[in-house]
Amino acid sequence: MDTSTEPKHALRADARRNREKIIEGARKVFAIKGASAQMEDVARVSGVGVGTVYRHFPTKEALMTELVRRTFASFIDIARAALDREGEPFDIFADVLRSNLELVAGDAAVQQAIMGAGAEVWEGTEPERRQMGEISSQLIERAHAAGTMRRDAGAEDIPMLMCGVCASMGHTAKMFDWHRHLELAIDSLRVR
Amino acid sequence: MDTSTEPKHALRADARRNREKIIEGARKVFAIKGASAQMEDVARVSGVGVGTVYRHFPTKEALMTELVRRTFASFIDIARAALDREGEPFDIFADVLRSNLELVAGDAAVQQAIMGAGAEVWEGTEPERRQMGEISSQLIERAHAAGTMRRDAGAEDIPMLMCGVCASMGHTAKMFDWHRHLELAIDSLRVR
DNA sequence: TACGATACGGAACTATGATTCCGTTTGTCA
DNA sequence: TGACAAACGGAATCATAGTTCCGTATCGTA
Repeated sequence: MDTSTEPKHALRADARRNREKIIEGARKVFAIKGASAQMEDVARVSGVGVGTVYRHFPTKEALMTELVRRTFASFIDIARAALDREGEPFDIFADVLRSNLELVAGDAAVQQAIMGAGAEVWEGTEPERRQMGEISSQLIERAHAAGTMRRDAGAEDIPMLMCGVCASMGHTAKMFDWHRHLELAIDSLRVR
Repeated sequence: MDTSTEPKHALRADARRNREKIIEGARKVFAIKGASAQMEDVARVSGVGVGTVYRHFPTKEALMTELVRRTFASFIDIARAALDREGEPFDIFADVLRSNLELVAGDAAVQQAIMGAGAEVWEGTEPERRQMGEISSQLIERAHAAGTMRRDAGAEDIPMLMCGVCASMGHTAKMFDWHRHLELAIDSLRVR
């Protein structure tokens, strides 16, 4: 499933190639510097001029939105795959969280997006977030049925807890162990 | 206890008055807009000119550091008061967390500081954070002795969990309930 | 009150970084 | 292969916001 914003008309071969180079380059740059990365950097790392970046993405925000959208799409893939898995429902759900956050760990821009920095990126990824929420709900429902997840825990808690763990990842001082934070968050969802 | 950076020589009466006005004004402005507040705004709200703001604080970062330092000092006061309180140690500790975060809830700049945005503010408040850590340790030790806090929980988990709750507070979309996040975090520290 | 030291205000300066513009180059198609 | 649309590069532009500067005003003291 691909919800990305494709250009209206067919792209020329070089343009298609450049578009990919830009997305790859932008991923690298934004992953390291987060939203404070500069468009000049994106252009340099991608091996194109700034003008070319702007030909493909009207604003920096639009470019970031596309990148985040793709990562959120991966979340969905991971969660969907978990729906078919056999095993203890709570553990399956916890593993989805672990996989998704592992994916986020190397990408400062995605961390910031999850933390809700930048209204445009947040709103621009609404469809992906909604879908992710639906799948979460199913996985959580199973854990409730199994009696292994605390009664009052719901799908709406998940983005909030992920947001918290992302904050630990992004902390300037490298003093926080986000794996630890995540395990505490998971434990807080267990039935007591 | 006041660790603040006082000016070296005695201030003239008007200067002393302005210094207070600036700190009050800056608190309001940074509380609402966080680090992205502008020095011009601070000056206007404080009722002084920008030049005057810079006479008292050499940089925006320095001003923010002073504000955050003061809030952290309040944390310490609250925690210290808890040392003398009678009752179940875990609950006493949890209440310190609740009080401190309530204090933070209205102040975006402090939230960002706890989340480690801005290296200078982080480093500039090291003494306060260390002190807070020491008092935390004592409260936690008591809860361990009482057997109500999980064995592997330590003082180093606290700033991390607070950081997570602050991320919920600061989220663009008002969709997260930080009180809920905090209670989950507290529960994750309870002995199982 | 008069004077020198302090402090004030805010216009001007500067740096940074997003975005635009346009002359040049390249792909596509007849 | 020639023509033209599509795409490119990057210098120039524009906006924002932190910081500096300096002429003026005020405080404290003799």
